[in-house]
Amino acid sequence: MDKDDFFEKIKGNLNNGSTIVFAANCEVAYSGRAESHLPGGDRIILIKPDNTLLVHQPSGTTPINYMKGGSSHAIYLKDDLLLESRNLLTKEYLKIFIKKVHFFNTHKLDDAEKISLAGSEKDMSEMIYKNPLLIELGFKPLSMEEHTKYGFIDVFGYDKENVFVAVECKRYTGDLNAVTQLRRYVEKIKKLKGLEKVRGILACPKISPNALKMLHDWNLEYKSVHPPKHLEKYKKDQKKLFHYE
Amino acid sequence: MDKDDFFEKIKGNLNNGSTIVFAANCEVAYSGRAESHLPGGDRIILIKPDNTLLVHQPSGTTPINYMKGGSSHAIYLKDDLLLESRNLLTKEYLKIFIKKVHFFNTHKLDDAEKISLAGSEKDMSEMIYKNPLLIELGFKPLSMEEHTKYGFIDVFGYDKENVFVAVECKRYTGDLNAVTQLRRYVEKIKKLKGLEKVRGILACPKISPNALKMLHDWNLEYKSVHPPKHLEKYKKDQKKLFHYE
DNA sequence: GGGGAGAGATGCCGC
DNA sequence: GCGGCATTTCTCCCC
Repeated sequence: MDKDDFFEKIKGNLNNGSTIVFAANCEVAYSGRAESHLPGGDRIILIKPDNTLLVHQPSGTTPINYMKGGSSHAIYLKDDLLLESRNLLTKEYLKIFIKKVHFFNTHKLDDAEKISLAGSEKDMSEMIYKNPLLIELGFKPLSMEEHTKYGFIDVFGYDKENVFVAVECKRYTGDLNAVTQLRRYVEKIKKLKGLEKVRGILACPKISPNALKMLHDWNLEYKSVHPPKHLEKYKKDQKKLFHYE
Repeated sequence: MDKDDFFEKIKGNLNNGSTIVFAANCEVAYSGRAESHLPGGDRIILIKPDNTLLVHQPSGTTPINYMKGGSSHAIYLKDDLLLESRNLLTKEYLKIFIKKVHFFNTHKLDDAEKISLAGSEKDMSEMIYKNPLLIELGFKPLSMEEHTKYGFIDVFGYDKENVFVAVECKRYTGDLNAVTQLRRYVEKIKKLKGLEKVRGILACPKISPNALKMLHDWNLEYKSVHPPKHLEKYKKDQKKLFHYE
C-alpha cells in the first residue's frame, strides 16, 4: 500500500470516531512507565475511538506495545511514516516508525453491550455460603464478600464449637500468596476482636506443596473445594448457545 | 461484505500461516474457565497464525473475549455465519455468531523480533545492587535476583553491623501484598539460618498507609527508592528515538 | 483518586 | 509440566 495513500486515509480517520486497523512493517519505541524498543517486523495496529492503541505481533495473547484510552495520536509523513501517540497525563509516549503498510481498514463500530460472566471467585463464595457443608459439618456462615473492618474475607462465620472461621476462596491452585492473605485476615480478626483462637481455612481445588507447608506452619487449614462451573442465571443461555455439547 | 465471500476468504486463510483481521456485528459466547455471553454489537476480531483469537470491542485495552494460542478454529455457514474455536486440552469453547461483516483483511506477517524493555523490577534490583547507598550507608549487597532456597529475594546482603538484610523492590506503591512477601522472606531466612535478627527493607517509590502500618508492626522497614527510568544499554536508542524530549 | 483484590489474568523463568 | 512471581499488568469496587 502506498505511503501517501495510507497517510491520507489514517489522517482522515483519527479522532472521528472510527476504529482503525492496519498491518505494517514497523519499529516501535515506548517511553513512560518503562522504556522499550521493538526492532522492525510485521505487526497489526489497532486504534479505537477511545484512542486506545494496540500493537500486536503475529503471536501471543497480549499486545507487545500499547497506549491506553485517552491518549492522542498523530501521523507524520516525511521520508518515513511516523505514528506518534502521547499521553501527557501519564507521561507516556509511543512512536511507531512505519516502513511498509500491508493493509489498512477502518469502520465506525457501534457497540453498547456489556459482557455477562459467571464462574468467578465470588460465585465460589456464594456456593460455600449456601452449602456450608462444603467446608465442614457445623459450619455456620455469617457473611459473604463483605468489606468489613476485618477485611475482604470471602466467607466468614463460626464452626460447631462457635470458634470464628475465616474462609478464603481460590478458583485454582492455592499458592503462597493465598496463604499469606488468609494469615493476614486471621491475625486482623484476632487483634480486632481480641480473640485467642480464630480458624483460617483456604478453600481451593488444590494447593502447592510449599503453600500447604506454610499453611500448617501457621496453623491454618486447607479444604479442597471445586469452583462452580455454571451459574443458574446463565445456564439457559449457555445451554442454548452450546447445545451441541 | 457478502457472507459467502467472507466465508470463502476466511476458510481459505485459517491455518495457513496468515493473520486475519475483520470487523463484524456479532454475538459471542464463551465456556471454559468461566461462562460468558456478549450480546450483539460491532467488534474487531483478530486471528493470529498461532491460533490466538481476540475479540475487541471499540473501547478498552483488553480483549472482551479471547482464545489462547493452540486453539483450533472453524467457520460454518448455514443461515448465519458461525466462527467456532475450541481448545480440547483446556476444555474451552468460543462461539462467534456473525451477523454482518464490515471488513475483512488477511496477510502473512513476518516478525521474529523480541522487545527490549528497561525499567522493570529486575532493573531496580540491579540499580540497588550497584548503588547500595540507595538503601543506606554501609549496606553490602551479596546477591541479586537469585532463586536460592531462601526464596526469590530481590537483593540481599549485610548492613554495617553485619546483620542480614533482605530487600524487596516494587516499582510502584508498596502494598499489603509486598509487605507480606517481604515478611515471608525474612521469616524464612531466620528459620533456615537460625538467626534472631534479620532486617527486611521494602524499597519502593511510595507506600500505602496500611502497608506502612503493617510493615512497622512486623519490625520491617521502608526505604523510598525510585525505579530507574533509563538503562545504559538502551539510553542511546531511546535518545535517538525520543530526541524531541 | 487511592487502596485493595480478582482475573477466563498473561508471560517469564527456573526446577 | 508446575511453582513462584512480575506485569507499561488491567479491571472492578469501595472508600
